[in-house]
Amino acid sequence: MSGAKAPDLLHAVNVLPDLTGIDRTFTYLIPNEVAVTTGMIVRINLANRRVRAWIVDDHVDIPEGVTCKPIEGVVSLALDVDRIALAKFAGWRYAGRIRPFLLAGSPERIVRERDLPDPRSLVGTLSEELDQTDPVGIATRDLMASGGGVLQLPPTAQRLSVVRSALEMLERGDQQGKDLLVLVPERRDVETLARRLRRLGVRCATLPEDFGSAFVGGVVVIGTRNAVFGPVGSLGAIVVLDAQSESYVDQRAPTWNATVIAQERARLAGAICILTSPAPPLAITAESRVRQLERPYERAHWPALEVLDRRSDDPRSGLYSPMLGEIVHLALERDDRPVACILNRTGRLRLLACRSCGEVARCEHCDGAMRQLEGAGSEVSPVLTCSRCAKTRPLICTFCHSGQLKVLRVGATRAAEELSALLGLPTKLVTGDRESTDRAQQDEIDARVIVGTEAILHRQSSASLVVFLDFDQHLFAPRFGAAEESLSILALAGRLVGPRGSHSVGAFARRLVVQTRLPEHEVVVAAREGDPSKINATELVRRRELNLPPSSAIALISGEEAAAFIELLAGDPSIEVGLFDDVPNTPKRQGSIRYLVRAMSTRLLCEALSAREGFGAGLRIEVDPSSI
DNA sequence: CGGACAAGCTGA
DNA sequence: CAGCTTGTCCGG
Repeated sequence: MSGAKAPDLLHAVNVLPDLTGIDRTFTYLIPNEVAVTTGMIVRINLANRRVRAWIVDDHVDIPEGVTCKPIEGVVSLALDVDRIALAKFAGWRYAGRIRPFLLAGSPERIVRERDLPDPRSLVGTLSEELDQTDPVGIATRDLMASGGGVLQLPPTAQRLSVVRSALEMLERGDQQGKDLLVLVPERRDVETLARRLRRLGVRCATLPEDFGSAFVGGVVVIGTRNAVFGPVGSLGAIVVLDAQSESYVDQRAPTWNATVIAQERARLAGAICILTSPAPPLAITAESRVRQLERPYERAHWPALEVLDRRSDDPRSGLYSPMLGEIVHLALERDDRPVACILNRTGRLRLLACRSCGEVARCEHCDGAMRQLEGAGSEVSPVLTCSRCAKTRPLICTFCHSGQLKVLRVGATRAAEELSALLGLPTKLVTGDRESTDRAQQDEIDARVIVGTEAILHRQSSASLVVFLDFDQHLFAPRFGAAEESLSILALAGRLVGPRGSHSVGAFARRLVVQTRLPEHEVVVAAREGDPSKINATELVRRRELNLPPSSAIALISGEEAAAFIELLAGDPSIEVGLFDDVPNTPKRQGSIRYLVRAMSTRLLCEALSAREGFGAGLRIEVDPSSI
């Protein structure tokens, strides 16, 4: 391939060292006999240290007044010109360093040119014919033919059809020989999709392990968030499945979103990008065309949903509607599958008050709410713990010293105990905490009622019922995206119970059960009717009124140098700055202040945030924060 | 990041 | 004033 290239004279490149604390490039020389390309990892000598570095610019001029050293050698294949450009874009878009993005696109172990497998063609790899009348396939082909966009795909529809149809479109016409990149939210989805495609005769490379074959191409490349920076032989299209998933957002700074990066990668490569989602959030639909399926098809592929209106229930019945016991018993009797009960609060008791004086149990030091955590092992923890500063004290009212406290709000651990008593059956607790899950599984391996946080929806593949014990907690979450997230959770839960009406005559009707005091909330209605578009119009108006995304672009600024940076930004006319909150004493950081920065558009916001250069680790910028 | 070098604190 | 800590700068 490179044999025909004109012999370069000794030339210079810019490299970015693989060191956490360095956010700038250096110029190095490439000896004549060494062949390099942009994106490769080389070894350099920097300040008498041998470090790895990525070539980020090739054939650059040597800056005046510096003497450049030659590189010490080539280490590994990693990125390429396009993905280096993508990493630079990500650094701009998320106001952060580009090293994390270069790492995301690099192999875990060294990959040399000679290690690469032989390139093969994808042509003719689909052994089974696609059903050309499948509505999902038709919609996918439409989108592929018209340049991509968002596919509003109901939760129980076949996501595999999207991938197969996209692949089929790449195998014909002028796209022939181009490769497909598929992003999925979780690791287990990577395995599942690769297995299914391989069964159909499609060659797959999963990232990060199959770096070499993905690099060469002729395979469908499948991976999670980081794979958006991964190698793809010759990119023709990107499919992002369940694009609304929070798994695509990195929790650590910079808090980037793989969906956004996927769209830019496709744009840079002249490839097509298709995002699928059962309930596409405004962040996605505001900028893209949305392809919906025929209403009857969409409706039929949402789950059945039963609302338990809690408005007239006795408040003393706690989390459980009077009908709940009966509903669960019937499900267990008529269906082999487990019943899943969702309560998104961990711990045992989340909010307590004194039985005699009514005072809410609060921390003497920081005023935070005191709660009872799950004890070590199975015994009950004898103390209250502050949810903010983690200080502990005995279960006594500090106001009147009474030892009698009443529970205002329970956590999943207590709910599991209570449900067990209510139903007269063992229950299994599942939370995001690995340890407690393992323990519960050992203790009560045959429990058919599973109680826990949203984590259940990711661990369990099927259920006869998914009960949302306190759905209002989702609807009222203190985030502007709460409505969209609530609907997405219902969609996710729908995959466990299957589409409405799928049961044979006389069999149990698997369904979602939603306990709420807002039975006519637009989210509940949208899910019940399988029509996610229902929430978009009202949501868009609300966002516009509050000047929240997508009507504006926002970022949160925190850290020791935040105040200085905000002062600098205040001079920018395209930017609006304000105090966001005072985070009270957390165990780690004492009273850190966060500022909210707002601009009319993402471009204006990112341009303004570019002023961060010169600031170091004392500045934390979170672009597109979800937690406000 | 981590080495180099400068400026500040300590002690007999 | 050596011997040590702490801070700031900079690398091609």
